[in-house]
Amino acid sequence: MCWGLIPHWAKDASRGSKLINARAETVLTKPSFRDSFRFRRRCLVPADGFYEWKREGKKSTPYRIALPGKEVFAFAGLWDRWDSPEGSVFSFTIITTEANESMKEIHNRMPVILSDEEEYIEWLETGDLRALKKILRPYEGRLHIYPVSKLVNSPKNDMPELILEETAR
DNA sequence: CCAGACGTTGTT
DNA sequence: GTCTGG
DNA sequence: CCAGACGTTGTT
DNA sequence: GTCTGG
Repeated sequence: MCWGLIPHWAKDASRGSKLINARAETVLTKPSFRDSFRFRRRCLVPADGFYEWKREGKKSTPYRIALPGKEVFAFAGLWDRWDSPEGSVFSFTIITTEANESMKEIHNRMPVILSDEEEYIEWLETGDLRALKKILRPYEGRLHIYPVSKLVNSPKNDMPELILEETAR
């Protein structure tokens, strides 16, 4: 299973392997994603956080974003299977949406975050378009946003905890 | 029709 | 596979 | 933007 | 460090 969705119709696996994000706003219409979306090739991509860069002039500072009190959550993903004579390749992509209030401090986009069982099941199982679209909105819970000295450093290196925003909605 | 694209990000 | 642009 | 490469040889 | 590709 590899990150970077390869549409089932792709001529070769390499081209599609660059589709690492899908916009929530257009996922219904883009040829690369819509079948996966409609025909329930939806998936959960487990995560304990993600990184985003804040641009300040010429500098970009990496931040780690986590959900307070949640060791693990999930990104909303789509998958597909690409068949070739040599075998099948399964691949997936992550859906992005506009940033919520907290994330706007950092960046204008963010992954679609699912944080409880109910959402997981609905994302995977529902056939109702309205319900699906509702899921693909900016996360409404709290986020912890930590500056990171260097992204390449392991998270074990002391990571100053600076909570930019903790507003619940 | 038929070849070529099919995606996102941020920046200008 | 299906849509778009020329 | 940001991740990933950052090279040459000889062959087609 | 800097360029390239996506």
